[in-house]
Amino acid sequence: MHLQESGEMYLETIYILSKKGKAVRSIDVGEYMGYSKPSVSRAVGLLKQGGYVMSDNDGFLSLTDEGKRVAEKMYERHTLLTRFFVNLGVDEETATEDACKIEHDISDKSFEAIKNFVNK
Amino acid sequence: MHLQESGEMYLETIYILSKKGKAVRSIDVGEYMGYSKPSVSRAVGLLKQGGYVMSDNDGFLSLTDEGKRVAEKMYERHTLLTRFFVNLGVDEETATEDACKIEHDISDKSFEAIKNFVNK
DNA sequence: TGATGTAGTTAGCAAAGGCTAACTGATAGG
DNA sequence: CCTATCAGTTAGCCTTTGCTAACTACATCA
Repeated sequence: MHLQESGEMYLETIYILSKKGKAVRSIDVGEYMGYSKPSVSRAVGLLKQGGYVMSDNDGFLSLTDEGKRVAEKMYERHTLLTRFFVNLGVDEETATEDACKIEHDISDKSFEAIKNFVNK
Repeated sequence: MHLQESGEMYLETIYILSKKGKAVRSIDVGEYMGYSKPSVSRAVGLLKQGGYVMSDNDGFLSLTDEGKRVAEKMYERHTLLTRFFVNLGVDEETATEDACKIEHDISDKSFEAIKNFVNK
């Protein structure tokens, strides 16, 4: 199963909400992303099928190792690309928006190149 | 009519093929992009409807002013983003691929920021 | 106990944008 | 003149990913 951009966004969102401490439900994911309950329900179902997400008896969501791997990758890209744009003088909001789109498109090679640039 | 990423790609392709001198037909666009004739046919039809493309009696395609404006914008982004990645040490092929995706997503603000960086 | 509210699911719609199959219409060769 | 080829179109399918409407299941409250 190959993850689409939308799948990556759902995983990243679960990851971000998990980091805030509280248990994550589908409804929280939907609220964060601005999506309806059925959209999240289906997406989470597919991510479970794909082995990226698990849910316990109370419906609380967690990431599998693979899900976490993807989510962390996206999150790292997101934060670093945001930082990159801000360094170049872009306002925080625009930087975040652009990072959010680019994080799904960019190759590992190019990302690493930007990362090296930002960290030097 | 709001242009999607795919519309922008078709316009950019027509622009690139036009620059090569010869008259551009739908079939050329399809060959360049790796798409089937019906896909191109529909896309070009929509771009005509939207006022981005015109065709003469022989089926040769040309861009309207608005189509050219979009195509040139994408082309500029494409070449500059490629240059940006190459400058950071990314190989030409990867740089082009990534530029091709990012050119549709990035905001004017962030693009201008990268442009300033590359040109200094 | 019955009404309300919350979370999730099911069914089905829509738009984008690929595809194949099969048609039309013009041009060119034998 | 018939046939083959080439360009384009039409019809219709498929996937992705959003949506609404309507349902279920549970919990809480008066």
